[in-house]
Amino acid sequence: MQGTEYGDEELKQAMADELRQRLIEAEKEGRQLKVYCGFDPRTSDLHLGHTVPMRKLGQFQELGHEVTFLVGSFTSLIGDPSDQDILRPRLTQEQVEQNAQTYAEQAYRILDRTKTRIRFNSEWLSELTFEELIGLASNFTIQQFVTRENFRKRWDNGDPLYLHETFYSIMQGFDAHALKADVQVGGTDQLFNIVTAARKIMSSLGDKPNIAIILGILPGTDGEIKMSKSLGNHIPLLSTPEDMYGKIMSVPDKAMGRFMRMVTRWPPAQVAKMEADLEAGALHPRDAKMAIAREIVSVFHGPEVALAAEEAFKKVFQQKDVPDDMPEYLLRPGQNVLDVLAAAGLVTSKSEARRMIEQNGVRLDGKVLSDAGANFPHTGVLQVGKRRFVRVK
RNA sequence: GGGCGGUUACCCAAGUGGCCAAAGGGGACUGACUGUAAAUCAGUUGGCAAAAGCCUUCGGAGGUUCGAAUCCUUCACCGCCCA
Repeated sequence: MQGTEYGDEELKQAMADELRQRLIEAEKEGRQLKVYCGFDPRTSDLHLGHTVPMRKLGQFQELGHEVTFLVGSFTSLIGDPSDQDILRPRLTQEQVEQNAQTYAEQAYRILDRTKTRIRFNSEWLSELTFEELIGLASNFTIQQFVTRENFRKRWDNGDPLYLHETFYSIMQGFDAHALKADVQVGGTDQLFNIVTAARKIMSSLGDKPNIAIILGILPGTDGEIKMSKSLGNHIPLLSTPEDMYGKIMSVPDKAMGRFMRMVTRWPPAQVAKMEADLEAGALHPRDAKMAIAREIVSVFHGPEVALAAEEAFKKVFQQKDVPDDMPEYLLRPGQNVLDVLAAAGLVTSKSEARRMIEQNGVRLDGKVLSDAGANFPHTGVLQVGKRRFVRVK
C-alpha cells in the first residue's frame, strides 16, 4: 500500500485488510487478482501523471496478476467531472476512438504488451438499457453527489450542474462490475467513483466489491496543481528526452518528494536517504533534482539517452552554451530580424518579436540583437529567451 | 411557461455613449538575481507598422448616432426566482 493516499487512515487500513483477504481467497481459488484502471481518452498524448497508476498496474503485473487497461471510450462522451469544478466538454465518437488508439500504444511503454488486456468500456456501457440504468441509479441519492466537493462548489457558485454528469460515477461502477474486478487503481480524485460508486454498484449486482488502490496526484511543472495538459503544466510522455529532462528540472524543489515517490523506480529507503541528505545539507537540491530527472528520463528512454539529455542540459543551462541539436532555418535574402524570428517559428507574431527584442530577449550567437528592422546580420544560432533556439543557415 | 439578471481579451473580472486595445487580479512571457527551482524586483501580454497611425476584438446579426463594449431591436446560450 506504499505510495497510496486515502486521506483517511481507517479507509486505508480497511482496504489493506481487504486486499490481504482477497489475495488469500484468490490463492485458494487458484487464480490471480483482476486489476484495472480506467483512462479517459480525452487527449491524444499521455503525460507523466498518467504513468502513476500505470506503474502501479505494472507492479501487479510483475506479481503475476491479471491487468486490464480500460479505455473509457464510452465515459469520455460525458467527461469526468471529478477533477475539476467546471463542466468538461463532451467529445465526439471519432475523437475518442482516435485518442484511444494512440493511448494504448503509449501505455506499452510502461506495461507489458503481451500481458496487458485492453478493453473499451463502450463494449458494455452502450448495451445498457434505460431500465438497467434506472436500477443502477437507484443506489444513489442526489445528496451524495451534491455534497461532493467539486459538485458542491459549482452548486454554491450557481454554475450549471448537468444531470448526465452524475452518470459518470455510475458508469465507472458498472465497469468494475463488467470486469469482475478485484482491484481498481485510481487517483485521489477517483475516491468517490471507486470507493463509493463502484463498490456499491458491485454489491448491488451481487459481486464482491473491488478494492480501491488510491494513488496521490502528481503535480505539474508548477509543483502545485495536478499535472494536466489543459492546465499547461504537463510533461508529455512523447516529449524529447532533453525536453523531458529540462521540464523536470523546472519543477519546484518542494515537489521533489512526490516526483521521487510517484515516478521514479527508487525504493523507499533510497528516497528516505535522499530526503535526509537534502535536509542535512549533504545533498544539493539541484543535484537531487538532476538525479530525479535522469532517473525519470531513463524510465522512458533508457539510461544512455538520459545521460545524453543531462549533458545537453548542463551545456545549455549551466554553461550557457547552445544545444547540439536544434531546428534549422534557411535564411532568405532581404529578410530582416523580425522576418526571420517569425518565419522560423520562434515567435507567434511580429509584434511579439518586437517585444522580445525590446526586452533584450533575442540573441544571435550570444549577442543581443536590438534593431528589429535591420537586415538579418549573419547566419548563426538565433535564440529567443532561454530555451528557444534555431540555427539560421 | 412567467419575472429578473448575465455573456468582455488565455482565465477571472471592471467598464454603462467619446479620454477604451479596454482597469484590476491570475496565468504566461522577457530581463535581473539564481540552481532553467522557489522567493523577490522590473517590464511585456490583439495584429500590422520604423513611427505617426491604421485594422480587428467586448455572445451572433441588424439598427440609432458625427461617434457604441456601452443605447435600441432581434437571435442564441447561461444563472436565479416563480410555476
